[in-house]
Order: sequence, then structure tokens, then C-alpha cells
Amino acid sequence: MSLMKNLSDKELERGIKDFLEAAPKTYLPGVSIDTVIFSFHNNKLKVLLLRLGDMPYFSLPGGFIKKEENLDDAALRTLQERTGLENIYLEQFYTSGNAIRFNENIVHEKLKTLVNLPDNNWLQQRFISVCYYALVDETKVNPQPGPFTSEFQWVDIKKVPTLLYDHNLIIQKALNRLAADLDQKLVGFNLMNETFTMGELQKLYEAVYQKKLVRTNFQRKMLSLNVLERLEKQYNGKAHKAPYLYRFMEAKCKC
Amino acid sequence: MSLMKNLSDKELERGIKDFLEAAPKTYLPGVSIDTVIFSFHNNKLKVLLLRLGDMPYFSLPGGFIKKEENLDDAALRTLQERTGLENIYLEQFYTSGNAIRFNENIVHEKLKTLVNLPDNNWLQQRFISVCYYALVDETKVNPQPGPFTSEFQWVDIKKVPTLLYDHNLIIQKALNRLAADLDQKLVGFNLMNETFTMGELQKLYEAVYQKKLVRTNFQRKMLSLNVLERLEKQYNGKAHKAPYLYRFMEAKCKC
DNA sequence: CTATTATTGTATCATGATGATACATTAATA
DNA sequence: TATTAATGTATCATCATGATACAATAATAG
Repeated sequence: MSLMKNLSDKELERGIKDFLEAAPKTYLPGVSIDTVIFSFHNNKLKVLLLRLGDMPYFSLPGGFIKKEENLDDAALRTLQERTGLENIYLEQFYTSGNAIRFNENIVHEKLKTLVNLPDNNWLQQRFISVCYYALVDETKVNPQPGPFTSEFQWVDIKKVPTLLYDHNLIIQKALNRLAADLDQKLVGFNLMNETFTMGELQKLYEAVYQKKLVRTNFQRKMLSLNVLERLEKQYNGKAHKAPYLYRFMEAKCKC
Repeated sequence: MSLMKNLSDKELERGIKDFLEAAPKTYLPGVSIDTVIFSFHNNKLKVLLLRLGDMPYFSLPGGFIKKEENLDDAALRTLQERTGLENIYLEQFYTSGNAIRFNENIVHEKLKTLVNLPDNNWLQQRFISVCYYALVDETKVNPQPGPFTSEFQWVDIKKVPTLLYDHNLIIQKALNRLAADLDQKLVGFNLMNETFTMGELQKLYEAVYQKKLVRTNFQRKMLSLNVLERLEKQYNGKAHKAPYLYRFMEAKCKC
């Protein structure tokens, strides 16, 4: 599902110029934020990727920290700006800081073709990037382009292409952390609808753990947690027993 | 155990002046490193704290990142500079970035009493701090003062006083992470001597988990991991059965 | 209306990990 | 030689988990 914004080069140029003028007085230098935005839709775990212009690589959405803004607040703000959502589950998990970043020169070249930039402009400095992961409802996200975004795409976690910088590594670390948090903090329900079947929930866990689970044991485990409320059955017209719907009872959980 | 370096105000002034002259061309602005250095000695889990001049608060050791240096390399270098050790177990676990840091003004005031500094000097900028924990052998550490250090102290984790900035929170997060890594990656042996008794190992786990463990079950669990080599007994002159010594067999472990 | 099919919900059994407890072992001392 | 205090091992109950069997059921085909 590609969300083409089809920003023209003219629009990109305008956005980048405005950004570059404001950035040095607005944002902390040398520190950026990258966010791995997860969703779970049609039984697939996905991440939101974006592209600058017609560049051959996607990258993670991110942003910068205002000079008087707390780090976590900046992560939430940039995420809200990009998704239009409130109340997002957000977790810091890693900070990336190699001196030379994969393909960064390609980005700089691309920027120069879009805008007439001097060498050593604000965007060309070295950045230490603080990484967060977010759990969102894909259907409620209305991606808003930032100054460097011409295209959004939700990509199946199993089909993520080679990305800019070390963003593939960052996604892998996010996924590892999400798997641990799924166990220990039950954060997975932030990715489910209000109601869901046990089979749907199992698909989420399988996508995060990247392995098949035994259906009957999964069901027993989930029910034993005592955080699921069983609702009416879901008659879906299929020629078999209808599954129950469940709701996650936040009150019973310690997260 | 206090390691007074008794740096005079004159020495501190010289060091800080030199640092401030070199810092802007040497280090990335706005990003620092804080390191929670753990040791386990005399059955006590400790962290290395340091004090600037005669300030009323201790703080964590740390450092800065050279302009062309990878983040992890910087963490290792600053740690080596401060401890004189090679081959240190080091793990990044958190990045701290509130806009206003607890008691930072006190530090700025103290610096001004030591050196005649302008407002808005390099040290007074806002820092995003990337936090690492390290596991070291206290007896092999020979603390080297940095430009802001007049005193080192190994402090029992149970007796850490109120520290500067959010360093108490950072230590707590480091301890939580260490507890998780003790389980999953068996990093604890980095804190033990080459050989140790089961009782000593249990004291380490109890100090990290901050709770008592049942001796017999702990022993069974550790032996079942198949990573311990049993050596000769340790006759220590006590009126009871002598305990075996054990050695950690790295080869059998996946860390 | 009945048999079939695909899926779902539950029960059962074997296995392994863990908490709790008992007990045998032993190095030094009285 | 008995005592003491710590150590090493065994045992039992409990719980979590993997594997498997089986009953229940909603739609469909005959």
C-alpha cells in the first residue's frame, strides 16, 4: 500500500529551504530521532517507511529535538506530526551513533539536486540518533509529509528492503525489543483492534516472534493471563465453528 | 573506600581550562556519555562515583564523543581513560535527555568558582547523554582523574546517595538492565574472579536482584546451565565443609 | 435433514523448571 | 569424639509448557 504524496520537486525545495532556515535556531544540533512505527493489519506486522524525492532507498521517519524540549516529548511530537495520532505507545530502545553512516553521501547529493545547498549545511552534520518504537493503528494513521518526505509506505516486516543509514539494523533491534516487551509488558494489545479473535492475536505473536506457535497452547497461555474478556461469538459466514471475540482488560494488567 | 586524589583547585582550574579550549574542536557538541561502572567486591555490588572539587553531590563518570569517533568506541575510550582497563564488558542501555537537569545550575556555579568562565561556555550547553553500563574488576581498576574529578569512590549499590542530574534514575535503569542480562546473557561472570564459590556467586545474584535466593535451588539452577567447571575445594579454615571452587567456561556459553 | 468440512475450544499426558524441605557430608573446634 | 556451621544432593509438590486427542459447531453439499 503506497501512499504517494507526489510532492513535486518545487514543493520539496520550498520545504527543505524553510526547514534549513529555521533548524539552527529551533533544534538541537547533532541529535536526531528515528522512529520504528509498527502496525498490525490484515494479519501482517508492518513498519512505516518513507522516501525522499525519487531516492532509491527508503528510510525511517524521524525528527529533531527542540532546544528546550525533553527528549521523550520530542519523540512524541514528531510522531504526532507525522501520523496525526494522540495517545501513542512509544518506547525508547537504542541510540545509534556511528561516525560514518551507510549511504549518507547519497542523501546529501540528493538534497543538493533539490535545493542549492552549501557544503556543511545543517543537515550534513553528523547526527547521533535516538531510536523509539511506536505501536499504532494503521487505519487511524493519516501520514503527513515532513519537509523530506515525498512518499509513505506501510511495508510488511518480512519484506523490508535495504534502507538508508543503519535503519535495517534499527528495525531489527526494535523488533527484538518488541518481542521482549510482548512477553513482559503485554504491549501487543496496542496493535490489536478493540476486539479480536484468538487466531488474530496469535498471528501478531507469530509475526513478532517470527515463528509458528501451537494454537492450543497459545490459547491456554493467553487465557491464563486473566487479561482477556470473552465477548460474543463472531459469525463470519465460514463453514466452521465461530470464534469468540476478546477484549483486552487494561485494568487487570500492570502496564 | 574513598580514593582521594586531592586535586588542588589550581590543578582543577588548569585541567578545566585546557579541556574547554580543546573541547569545541575535539568533541561533538550536545552529546555526552555517562557510564555506570559496576564491580562486585567483598560480596558487595558497587558503582564508581566521582566528585568535582568539594561539591555536595557525586555523579557518574562519563565523557564526550570525538568528532569522527563511533559512539560505542567513545564509550570504551572514556571508560579506559578513567579505569586503565582493557577488555571491558560494556553495554548501552538508555539515553537521557530532559531539557532541564536536576541541580545542573549547581555544577555551573561550581565551575565558575574554579575557573573564570563566560556564560554559555561549552560545558553549559544542553547535553543528551547516552548511558552505558560496564562490568569491571574493582581490584584491577586504577581510577584516573579527568578534568572534572577530584575524588573517586566505590559505593555500595544499596547506599548510593542523591546524585547530580538524573544519575540516580540512570543507575536504577542500569541495575534493571543488568538483572535482565544476568538471566539472559550470563554477564554476571564478568564481575566474578576467575574462580569463585557458589556462595559468592549467589551473593552477586542477590545483590543484583535485590532479593534473597534459596541456596539449594540456586545451586541446582547454576549447575544445570552446564557452564561451570568444578575445581578443587577451597579450604578456608572455617569449621565446616569446604566449598568447591568453580570457573566459568566461556566456550559453553553463547555470550 | 444429514453428512461433511474446517476451524475452534477444551482436556489430557509427558516433560521440565522451580519452590520448599529433608538429609547426608565435612572441616575445624571444643 | 561430639559439636557446629556451612555445603552438596535428593526428593516432593507445584506450575508452565509441548504435544496430542477430541468434542463442539457454523456453514455447505448431498
